[in-house]
Amino acid sequence: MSYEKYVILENPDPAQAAEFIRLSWRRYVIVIFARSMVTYRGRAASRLDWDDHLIIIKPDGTLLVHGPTKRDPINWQPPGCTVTSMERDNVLVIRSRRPRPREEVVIDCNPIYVILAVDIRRGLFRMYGTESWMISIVMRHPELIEDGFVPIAREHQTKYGIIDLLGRDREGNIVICEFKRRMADVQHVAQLALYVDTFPRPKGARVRGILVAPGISDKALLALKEKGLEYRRLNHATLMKYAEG
Amino acid sequence: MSYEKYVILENPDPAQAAEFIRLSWRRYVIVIFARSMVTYRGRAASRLDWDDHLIIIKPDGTLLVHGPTKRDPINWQPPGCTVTSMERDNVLVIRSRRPRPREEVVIDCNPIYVILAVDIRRGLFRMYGTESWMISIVMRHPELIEDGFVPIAREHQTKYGIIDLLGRDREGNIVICEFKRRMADVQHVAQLALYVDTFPRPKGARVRGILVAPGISDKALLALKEKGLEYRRLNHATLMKYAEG
DNA sequence: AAATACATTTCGAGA
DNA sequence: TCTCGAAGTGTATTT
Repeated sequence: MSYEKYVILENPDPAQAAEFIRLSWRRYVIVIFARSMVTYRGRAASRLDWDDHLIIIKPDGTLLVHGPTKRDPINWQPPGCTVTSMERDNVLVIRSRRPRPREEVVIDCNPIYVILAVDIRRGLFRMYGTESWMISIVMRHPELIEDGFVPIAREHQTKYGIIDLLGRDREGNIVICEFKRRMADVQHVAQLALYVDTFPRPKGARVRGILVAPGISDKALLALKEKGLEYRRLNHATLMKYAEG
Repeated sequence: MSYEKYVILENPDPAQAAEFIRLSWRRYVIVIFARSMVTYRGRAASRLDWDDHLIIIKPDGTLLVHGPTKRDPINWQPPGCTVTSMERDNVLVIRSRRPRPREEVVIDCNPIYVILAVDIRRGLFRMYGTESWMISIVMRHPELIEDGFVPIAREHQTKYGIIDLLGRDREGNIVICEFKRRMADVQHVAQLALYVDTFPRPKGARVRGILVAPGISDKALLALKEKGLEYRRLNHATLMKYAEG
């Protein structure tokens, strides 16, 4: 098979299609438009009845079955799976196997309207505004937590998990900070409460817990107060001001 | 534009492509293979440099930009967004706007290798093995928790969240059950601990907390014991035996 | 519309 | 390889 930027097959018969997929799936991203039926067995199980779906097979073993709506595929297989294709009873059968956990997706296709194989690349990708970006800025501007706050350790390991930011307040109390890049909820309060409850209590000092987020739900605020914890509002816009200068 | 099951455009010029997308995006799922550059601004921000990517536009306003690997798109826009397309400086510019939260994805394309428009449908879909399926089976077979366990309420509302299953043991103690369909971790223990800590304590009875899951992480088990909570192993295979008969 | 919790979550970092 | 926690999480359900 010589190199082409893309290859189109219109109305291939199942045997032709099976052969084409076998030869090209490690080199091309394959897009298949066909009437199809999908069964999945693994961590759960599902069945998608016959209709016209869009199937995508990537060189890394990713498999996607898309419907006409929604961001997420109806069925899928993550990277690392093995794809096989064959013709049986005039039906194209695509099988994707995942070793661990043991999962399988089987797609029957008939008829096959179009197969498009494309040579995709990934351009350089950069992302801004994540949680670790938040913490980096607070490390450089501790007063964003409160006056006198002194960071001790970022990502402090405990028996029960990692504390985002550990520090001390001006009175020498331990301060445990839990960061969220979006609205904080009860789960996040529960997590902070666990850290504070189980942190080794130093003599003559308290252990404070502060939830740092751009917002907090009513229930979460209630739980926070009940557990004697604190909330520090910190939003994207404020952080942006400290980002460069 | 007359109805076709699918339409293929090879090497369209940007103006042609823009026109085609404008006319067909509410009726077809559009698959575009083009050299492209993507910028995203919204809850966060990102930039994907020029390279050959796969772009999918669905009739519900979903937008996907896929690379050669991974299950998830590099950039995307969820259902409900508005797509516009235009030609500018011989570049196809696709713009997707989401009203709330206010987010925008802009894709510049040049050259455009192929555009494929397909009429996709979604077949009937059924799923098995979810968490609510687990709880339903335990409701009918309370002995799966322990002998003498009596369910009181499924999805019991508290101030801080919903308890999956509330019941009593043979000695009349309150039992709070938290279900997980997969390996339980510290987060889940933290959540259960919060429910138990804040549950109204009845006179002369204890409040027990049981985490019901097919497995539990070491850290989670440690935290569970520290908080005096319990773990009941319950896997998929066991539940399947009780599913029908 | 806002809140809440599940998901075949996926993905990446660290041990 | 496994564990743990973030994510522009998405998605359905309920208020």
